[in-house]
Amino acid sequence: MRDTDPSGDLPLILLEWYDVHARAMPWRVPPAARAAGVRPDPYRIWLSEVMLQQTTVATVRDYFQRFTARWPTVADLAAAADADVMGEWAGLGYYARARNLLKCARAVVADHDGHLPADHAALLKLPGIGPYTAAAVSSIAFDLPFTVLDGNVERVMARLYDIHTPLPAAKPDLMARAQALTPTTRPGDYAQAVMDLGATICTPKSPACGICPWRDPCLARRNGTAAELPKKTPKKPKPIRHGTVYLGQRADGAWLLETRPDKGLLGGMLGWPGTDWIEAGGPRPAGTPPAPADWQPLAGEVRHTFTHFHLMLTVMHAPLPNDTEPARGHFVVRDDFRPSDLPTVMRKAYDLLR
DNA sequence: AATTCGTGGCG
DNA sequence: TCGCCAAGAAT
Repeated sequence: MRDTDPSGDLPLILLEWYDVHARAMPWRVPPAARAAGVRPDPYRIWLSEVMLQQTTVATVRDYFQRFTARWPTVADLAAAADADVMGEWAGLGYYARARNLLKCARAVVADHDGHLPADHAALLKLPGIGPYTAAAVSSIAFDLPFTVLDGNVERVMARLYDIHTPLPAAKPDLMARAQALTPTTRPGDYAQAVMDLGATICTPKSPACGICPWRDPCLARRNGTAAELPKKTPKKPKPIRHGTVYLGQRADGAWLLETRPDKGLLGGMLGWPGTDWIEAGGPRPAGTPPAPADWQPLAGEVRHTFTHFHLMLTVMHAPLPNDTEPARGHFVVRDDFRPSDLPTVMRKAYDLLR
């Protein structure tokens, strides 16, 4: 608890640092404006938090601007076509987030009168909102005293208390430390302040301890262990998988594409028809093209790395007759085809052809 | 509880 | 070139 903290009022020290050094973001209300009574839009906070899951602020900015320009409210997003939302999300990764985003928007309209509930338990029940996002929306959007525990906070707590237990085993301990520090005044600003500290000062490599507002109480700095924390359990090596995709174009310019099933890798996204992606060594599945044609391999290969495997993709190309009846997929007419609707690996295959 | 799920930037 | 890392959730 804070009354056993020998180093003074840590939350207050951090809030005073945040008042000066808060990063500006399109969804964020700066601390001075917040103090003057301006409240953040819960829709924008929720949307930004979902986009920011495992994704950098720099990457999220443009996606956030496009989403909010196209769908300014939860109700607008709930009314959107699935394909439009998936296309707008293309390139951002972790596509289950986009599917759950739509489910969540529709649930908010159906069950919460079109407003994100100012209720931590109710937020947790919504699709795509887990422990972190529920706490982030509760604190940042509604200024409720919930504790966010993201990668930044884990790192800051591990260093502040010099905790050497590797992640993820250390999470309960780190959460308890973070909760003990969370103030009941300005919890929203405090949540953003800890994450800003982790993102700008208490960084993974070469932390800027000399200018850290918590440099005096930080045990890892005192012990010289800051740069090696938090410890993490080693990761497994990524296997290499191989596959083939088929880029077919009709004489009228239409492309043969398919919408991938909602479950699994790139679920719900537009992509080129192709084989399964499997590790070399076993029997390669016979490449079954989506339509009979004079398929020719393109020079070069697409190399792409997913979270848990490397992919080597062979790209086949063929012109198709205008009366082609594909065994798989559907044609997208030339004017409706935007490469930016494709997930990155599929766009790479298209780029190989251009 | 361990896996699955993207992508781009960085050293 | 390559592993690490980024405001995690779902199963």
